[in-house]
Amino acid sequence: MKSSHVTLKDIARILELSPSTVSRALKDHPDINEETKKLVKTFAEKVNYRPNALALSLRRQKTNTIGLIIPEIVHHFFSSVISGIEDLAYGEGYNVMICQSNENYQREVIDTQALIDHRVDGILVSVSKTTRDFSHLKNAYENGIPMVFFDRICEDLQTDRVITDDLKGANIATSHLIEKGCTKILHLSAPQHLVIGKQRKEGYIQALNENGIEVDEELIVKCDTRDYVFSMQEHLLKLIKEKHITGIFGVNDSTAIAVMQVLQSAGYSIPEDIKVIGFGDGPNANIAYPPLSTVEQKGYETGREAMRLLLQRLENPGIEINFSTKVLTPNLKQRQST
Amino acid sequence: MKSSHVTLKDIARILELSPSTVSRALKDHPDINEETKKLVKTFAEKVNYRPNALALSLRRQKTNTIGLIIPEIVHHFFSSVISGIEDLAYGEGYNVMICQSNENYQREVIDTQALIDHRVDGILVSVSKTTRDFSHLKNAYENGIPMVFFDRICEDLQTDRVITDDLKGANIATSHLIEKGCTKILHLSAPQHLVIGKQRKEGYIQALNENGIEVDEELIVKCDTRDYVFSMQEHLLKLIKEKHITGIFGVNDSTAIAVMQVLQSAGYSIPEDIKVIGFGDGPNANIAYPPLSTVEQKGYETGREAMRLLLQRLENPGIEINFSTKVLTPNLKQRQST
DNA sequence: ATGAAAGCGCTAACAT
DNA sequence: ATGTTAGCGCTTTCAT
Repeated sequence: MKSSHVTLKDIARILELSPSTVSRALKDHPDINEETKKLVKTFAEKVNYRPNALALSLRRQKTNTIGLIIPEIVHHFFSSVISGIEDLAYGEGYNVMICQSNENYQREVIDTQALIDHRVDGILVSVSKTTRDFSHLKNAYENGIPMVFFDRICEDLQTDRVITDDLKGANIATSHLIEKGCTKILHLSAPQHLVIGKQRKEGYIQALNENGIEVDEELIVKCDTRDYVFSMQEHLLKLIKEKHITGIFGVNDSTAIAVMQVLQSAGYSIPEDIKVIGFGDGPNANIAYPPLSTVEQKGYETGREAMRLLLQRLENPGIEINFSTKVLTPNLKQRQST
Repeated sequence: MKSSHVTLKDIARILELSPSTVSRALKDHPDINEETKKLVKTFAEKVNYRPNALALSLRRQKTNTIGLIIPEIVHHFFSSVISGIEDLAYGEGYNVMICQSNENYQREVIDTQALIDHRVDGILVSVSKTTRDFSHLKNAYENGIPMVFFDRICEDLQTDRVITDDLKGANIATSHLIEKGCTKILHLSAPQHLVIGKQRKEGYIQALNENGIEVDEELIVKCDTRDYVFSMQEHLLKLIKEKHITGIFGVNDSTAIAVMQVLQSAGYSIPEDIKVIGFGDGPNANIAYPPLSTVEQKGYETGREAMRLLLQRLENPGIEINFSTKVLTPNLKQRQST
C-alpha cells in the first residue's frame, strides 16, 4: 500500500515554485505567466494531481455535499427519489451523502448528527415512521443548515417542502372504487402520527362523504405493510365477510398486493368479488396478479423538486426567500384489479 | 441563516484555556486536571460542541469513510447489499459514501474520482454493465486504496472479492427444471462480458451436459431485463413454439417474471405448459403469479462480507494479507412456477 | 509575475 | 497540568 496522493506542495517543490503560484496556475489566474501555467498544468496532469476535497472544504467552509436522510432505500419510491436528487445534484457539482434511517428513530438521530459533523451544506429529509420527537432536526435547522422535507414532512418546522397530495390521491383512489360500484370500502391505513397516514385516511373519508356513503370507523384498519397483512389475515377476512366488503383501498401498493393474495387464497376473485386499489405505483403494481390499479406517486419528481428548492437556497446565501411547499398530485393508474 | 458551529478554539477562548488543553480534556487525556476536564466537558455539552469531521480527517489522514460504487439502488439485491455494508460499517465507526453508476461507464469513472478526491479509506465496488475498460479502478487500486469487488468483479485486478457461485446457482436452477421433466430449456442470458452472464450460462450448459441433454445455442438468448423481454416477445414466442420449449431459466427474476407474463397473455399456463425459474429471489418473486421459483442470492450477506474483508485491510494497515475470494452459494427456492 | 504568511479546525510532539 | 508550535492541503491577502 503506497498511499501516494500528490499535493500542491509536492508539485511546487518539484517545479521549484511556491504553492500559491501552483494553485493560481491551476485555476488560470490572470497574474500567472502563460509559460508557468502550461508547465504546471502539464505536470499536474502527468502526475494525476487531484485537489484534496477535504482541504478544499475546510478552507472554503463549504463542502459541496448535501445530506439525505431517507427511511428505506429498498422502497421503489425512495430509490426513485434518490435518482431525482442525484441527477440534479451532480449536474450542479454537489455530492450526496445518503443515510438510511431504516425507519428507526435512533438511527435518524445519529445520521443527522453525522451529516452535521461532516458539515453538509444542506439536508434533504423524509422522516422515519418511528420519529415523534423532531428536536434533532429542529436543532440542525436552528443551526442554520438549509433543509427541505419531502414526502414525510415535519409540520412544526417552517421549511421548504415537497409533498404528494395524499388527500387528493386517496380521494381519487376511493372515488374510483365507488364509480366501479363499491359502497362497502375497507381502508388499510398507515399510523396516524404520519402526515401521509392522516391525509390518505382523510381522502378516503372525503370521497365517501362526497358520495353520500356513511363512514364506518371499523372499516379503517391500521395495517401498512405486507407482513402486517399476513399477520392479521384472519381478522381481515372475518371483517371482510361480516361487513360485505366489495372494495379495498390500501395505503400503499405492497399492502394492497398482499391483501389481494390473502383474498385469493381464501377463494375470492379479483376484481369480480372484491376490487382493490393501492397507492404509489411501484414496479410491483405491474407484476401483481391481477395488475394492480393504483395512484401514481412521483418519486423522481419529488427528489428533483426537493433538490431544486435546496439549490435555490444554497445558491442564494443570505437572501431570504419565502418557504414554499411544492405539491405533486398523483394520477390514477387503472389496471385489472378494479 | 446563522451558521454557527462552535469550534475548539471558541471554547478555549471563552474558558481561557489553550486549544490543546480543551482537546485533551475532551478525550480524557490523563495529564489533564479533573476539574478542568469537568469544566470543559460540561461547557462543550452545553454549547453542543461537535468536532469538525473534515478537520479531523485532514489531520488524521483518515476519513473513516468508505466509498461504495453500485450499479442501481432500485434493485433489491443491491439495496440489500447496502444494508449489509452499512450495518457493519456503522458499528465500526465508518460512514458509507454511496455512488450510483446507473449502469453507466462514464458515471462510474466520475464516481471513482469523487471517492478518491474525498480520500475515502477504501472502496467497495460492483462494476456497471457497460464498463469494459477498468483503468479508473486500476488507477485507484494502484494508488493504494484498498478495494473489494462484489458480485460484478473485475478479473484483471488482484483484490478481495465476494461473489455468488453463479455457476452452481444456474446449475441448480437448470437441474431443477430437468428434474421436473423439462428437456427443451430456454435460457435468457446476460451479456457475456459480465462474469455473472458468463457463469450463469455455463451453469446452464453444465446442467444440460450432466443430464445428457444436447446444448442448442439457439436456445440461449441474450435478454436480461423486463423491458427487453417485452420488446422481443414476438421473437421469444416464435422460438418457444418452434422449439417446443417446456422450461425457461431466466438470468434474473424480473426477466423470468416478464416472460411468464408474455407466455400467459399468449395463452400458456404456468407451470402446466411451461415451467419458469429465475435467479435472485427478490421480493417480486413472491408477488408474481404464480409465485416464482428461483435461486436465492444473498444480498445482505454479500454486503456484510465485502465490508468485513475491507475492514480487515483497514484495521491492519501495512500488513500483507493474502487476497481472498468469498463465494456464497445460492439455495433453491421452489415456488409455484415449476 | 511570484512568494510569504496566515488560517480553515484539529491534534500531538515538544516545551515549561 | 497546561501552553506553544507546527502541520494536515489548500487559498488568499498582502508584500515584493
